[in-house]
Amino acid sequence: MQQKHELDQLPERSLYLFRLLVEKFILDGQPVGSRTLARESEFDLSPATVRNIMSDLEEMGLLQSPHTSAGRIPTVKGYRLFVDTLLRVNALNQQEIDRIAEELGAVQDTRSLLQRTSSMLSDITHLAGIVMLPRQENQALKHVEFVSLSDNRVLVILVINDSEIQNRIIHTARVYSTTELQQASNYLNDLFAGKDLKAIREEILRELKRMKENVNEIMQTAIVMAQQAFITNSKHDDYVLAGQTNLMDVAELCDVERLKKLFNSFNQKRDILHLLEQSINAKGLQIFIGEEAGYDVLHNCSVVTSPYEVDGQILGVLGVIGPTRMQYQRVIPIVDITAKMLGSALNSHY
Amino acid sequence: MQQKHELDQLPERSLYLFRLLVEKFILDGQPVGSRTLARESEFDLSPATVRNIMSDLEEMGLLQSPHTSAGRIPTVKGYRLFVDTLLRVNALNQQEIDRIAEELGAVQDTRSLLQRTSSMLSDITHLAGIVMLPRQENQALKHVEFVSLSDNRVLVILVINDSEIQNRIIHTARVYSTTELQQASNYLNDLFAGKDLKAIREEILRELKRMKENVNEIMQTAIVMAQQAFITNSKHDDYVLAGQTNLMDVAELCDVERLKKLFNSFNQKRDILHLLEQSINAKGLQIFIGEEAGYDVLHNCSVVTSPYEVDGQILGVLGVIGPTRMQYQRVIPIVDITAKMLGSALNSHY
DNA sequence: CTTTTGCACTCGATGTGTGGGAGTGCTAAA
DNA sequence: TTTAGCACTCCCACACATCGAGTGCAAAAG
Repeated sequence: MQQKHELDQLPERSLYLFRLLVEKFILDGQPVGSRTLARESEFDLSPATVRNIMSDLEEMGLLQSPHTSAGRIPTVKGYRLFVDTLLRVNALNQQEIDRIAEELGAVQDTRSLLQRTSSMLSDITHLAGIVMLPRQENQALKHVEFVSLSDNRVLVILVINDSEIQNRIIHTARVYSTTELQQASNYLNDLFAGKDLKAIREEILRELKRMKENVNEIMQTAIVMAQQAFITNSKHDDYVLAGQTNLMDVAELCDVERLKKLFNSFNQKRDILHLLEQSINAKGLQIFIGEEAGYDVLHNCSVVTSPYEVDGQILGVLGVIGPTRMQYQRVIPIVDITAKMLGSALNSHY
Repeated sequence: MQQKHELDQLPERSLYLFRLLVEKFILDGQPVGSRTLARESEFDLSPATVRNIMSDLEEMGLLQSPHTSAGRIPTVKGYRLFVDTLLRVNALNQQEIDRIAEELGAVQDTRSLLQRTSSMLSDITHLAGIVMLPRQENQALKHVEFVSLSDNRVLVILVINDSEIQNRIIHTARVYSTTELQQASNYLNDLFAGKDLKAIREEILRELKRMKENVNEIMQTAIVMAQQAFITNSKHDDYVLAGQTNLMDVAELCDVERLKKLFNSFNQKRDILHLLEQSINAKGLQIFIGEEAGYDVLHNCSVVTSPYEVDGQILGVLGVIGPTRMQYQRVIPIVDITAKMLGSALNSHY
């Protein structure tokens, strides 16, 4: 007897029918029965034969039936097989590409570019679009500036790559004069401008150790302030989300209780950030299906992500959140190309 | 026959029953029938009498029945009467006051203070909390600073009241040297520091007119740049919203279609901002009930708002969005006190 | 004139039964 | 190995009856 429990042993025809079933189900969300599938198939098979095959597929954990007398729907494992080996992505038509290019075209500050990107993603896919803010670790410092405020407080302005400005307020031991601050910033600009934040941080730590030997007071002041300005938890882990409401149309999720949990975890951000961070390292497009990723709230949801990069440096991740039953063959190229185009749009900022 | 169509002619007893009905309905969300009301009443009335009274109230547009054989529920007009003249607000207990004080206590930057405030509001009321960002019109400029970027671009940093920093990038006709920018900012700081943004804007406009006579090039440069920096649409109209998901528990709204519309308009922000702006001028606490305000999406929703102020200057509005059937007597004092405490929390920023 | 009693009536919610349709699994024949 | 036949399961839609809460009205009571 044929070995039916190994995926790679699956006969061509079974795979073909499986793919057909998934595609059909993705289209209209109804469990697919043997009759329909037999009709749709390009082989000339009787429903009974199809039933046998479906039964095999179910045994392998690729399909499941909501109840005895309904058709069958893909399991998570089934979707996995589908996206990994059976999927044929549609090429985007030029019109859509233009649309994306246009949305990301007009130069603007980074933040609104990301905002725009995510809402474009959600618009075009009718799902929720998500874009992680670029991490700054590897970005170069352009300029640092100090402004003295009242009460021993100093405003630090970090200009990173021309369109990204960060402000921090630090507390100092004593009041510094404008001139002192000026000197300190000059010193730091000479030392750090053009280096990336990560390198700067390391350098500051080295300088701190060496400090006793260092007689120059300006340099000491500068380094101490730099320490506060750069070292303090700059974790900028956050994301921009758009089109959550699109998910409210999705039949699978339209139970209010589910939706609430999902939206809560969007607000919480913790879990979603975790997920995104996983995919920042695995370079290239990634697909998380259902609870695969280990988050209950994402039951019945899939997340398609792709990192975006500038100069070969991965800066962040963007993607789309929708029901497991999403049109992967459309969503995948959209996410893919958007990531690339966001990369090049950001490039002009740097 | 007694004049029954004037509110102020309403007999004591009818009003009493009306209040009872509204309170009852707010508590458990079920239409209230004559029997229940008669039992609850402190007068000793038969259900039939109560029915007559209810019938009168219905005729006056204060009550309505979902269908023939259900009890009655308040209309928008009914709620209006209720909150305007019948409502007795609960004083907050000390514990809650402490809670609020604590949440707003830890000094932080303005943005996160507002964030905190709105999520505290939503937590404590189990509704959605909303806080408008403070308008800057009347706030004083502390400091202005220019940083030269590449490509004729100049970064303008406005330090407003020590904890609010604004960055803008402006495009200039030619490249300015650091020294020139330094001089320009010195000049502007002398001229403007301590004045509020509105006054500054007016002054800039005056200066622009006078400019021909003005021979000093630095001053010209400064004014031209200031024009771009200050005049450009600084409309900072925006808000922070928290706890939207609380609204998903509310029975009246739990139809997915309604919720979707509501959430969309939260994202859109336009309508909600309109509403908030209305209430910024009407000083003091305000209540918008149902579609009263003229927004369909707010059907079945009420909004309780209060402006918050520092030094007698109204800076913005905060409030709570929930179902018309909300516990006004609890929500009102919460919104009220939160507005006051946010005011004083902000005061320390200024 | 107001209040109450009594009564018929309405309407939604709930439960039950029934038929139909879609789909299955199994067995036996092709 | 595939197909035909068939009994079976389950959901769903619909009709129908019942129940309970609540109403409106008219006539009686206060």
